[in-house]
Amino acid sequence: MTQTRVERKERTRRAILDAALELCEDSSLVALSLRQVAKEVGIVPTGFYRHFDSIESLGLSLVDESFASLRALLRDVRRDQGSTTDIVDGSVSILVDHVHRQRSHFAFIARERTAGQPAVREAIRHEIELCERELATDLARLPGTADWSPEDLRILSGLIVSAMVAVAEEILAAAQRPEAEKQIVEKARTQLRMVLVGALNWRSRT
Amino acid sequence: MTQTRVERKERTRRAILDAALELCEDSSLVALSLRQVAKEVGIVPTGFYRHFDSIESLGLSLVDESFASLRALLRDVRRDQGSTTDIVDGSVSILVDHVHRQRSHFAFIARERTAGQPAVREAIRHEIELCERELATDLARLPGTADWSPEDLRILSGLIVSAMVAVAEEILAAAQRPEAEKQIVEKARTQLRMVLVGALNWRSRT
DNA sequence: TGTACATCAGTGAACGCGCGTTCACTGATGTAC
DNA sequence: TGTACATCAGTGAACGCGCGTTCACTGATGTAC
Repeated sequence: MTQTRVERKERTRRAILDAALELCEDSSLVALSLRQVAKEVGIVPTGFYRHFDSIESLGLSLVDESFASLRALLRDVRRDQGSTTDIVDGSVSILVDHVHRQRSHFAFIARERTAGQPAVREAIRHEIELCERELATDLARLPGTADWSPEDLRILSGLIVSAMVAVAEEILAAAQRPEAEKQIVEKARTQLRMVLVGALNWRSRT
Repeated sequence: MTQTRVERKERTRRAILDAALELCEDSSLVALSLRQVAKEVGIVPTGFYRHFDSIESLGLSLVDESFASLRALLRDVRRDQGSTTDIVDGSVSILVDHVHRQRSHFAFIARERTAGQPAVREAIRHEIELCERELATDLARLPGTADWSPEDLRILSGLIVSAMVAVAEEILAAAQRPEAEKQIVEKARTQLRMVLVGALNWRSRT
């Protein structure tokens, strides 16, 4: 029976996180009020304080959650590279799939990355840097990068991340327009191939 | 004498635009109140209505202004290509210079692009698409792109724009940290060179 | 199993505050003659 | 040039509203014995 009360509290916490994600979808967390969230969840405003100190601390929880989604994406891309699929086609498909399935998380990152409170922005910047490092170590295993300097691997990784962040944002903006999305996906694949052609013909200066 | 009153009105209008740019620098336009702006300018809240219908219409004016800055950047980059400077070094230097000198405009675009009201977001998306088209026609004049398809030129242009938007955002985030900025600039140059190496070795499928 | 007590998620009234917007106004600047 | 009138950027009081936060509370769930 101990679980019942704990479980119920957890369910309300989840409802608050979900409501906040949904409500700030077309503006920003800084424009969201505690009372709006409470109303959406169906609790009285003061009930919010049983779960979070402030909207900002709720925001930091959302950053954690959202990057859990993003890391799951990177994990899937990495696993896929062992398979027979074309590496570019496979990676882009996985990206698109994740953006659709975790739409609100990706939209949250895209928005708060530039418009959030400083603490939230910094947390996101740090997480993206970690992703770039991870991708750089993956790139080091590709054929043809054996003689690359670590700096150049990081720089290539940054280029790919920038391009894919832009692609994710375009997919979010193209919601409900499948023909536009198809173009974006094709563009993303070609961009990745262009970058890889550049990489294959690149020689690090030592 | 007719000018005096008109000029004074224009000066107040400018003060409102500047105050709004400055005040929303560390959050977003949607989190900005008409009263804050009026207070900063030194007029009474209701005086705001002599110049704008609402914060949203002020936002649309800021989009226009900010893209005037961005087009000036593109113009400078294009003019520079006729000179003897290395095309990559020159373009990146011009980008960095413009971001510093029109800091608040670039920060405004970066923020509102993802976090603004739908109308503002759409206006920005449209302007960026125009920039991509412009850049694509410039790229068509580079040696080696003669046999490229128009689609591939657009795609390459999009890749470069994504990378440079990311670079501009990093420069904004690295304010007051010159050593960090130096690294970002070096990274941007290497990324552009990688992309150009890719482009030079690319063959459009016809 | 039954009882007496503790915990604590959610309640609801109250507060002072900043918000956008209305309205009638003022007084310096501009215009017509 | 001088006068009488029009314009209109900026004023200031007032409004109703939603905000975050405080506080003492309730009553179902959980625990000790």
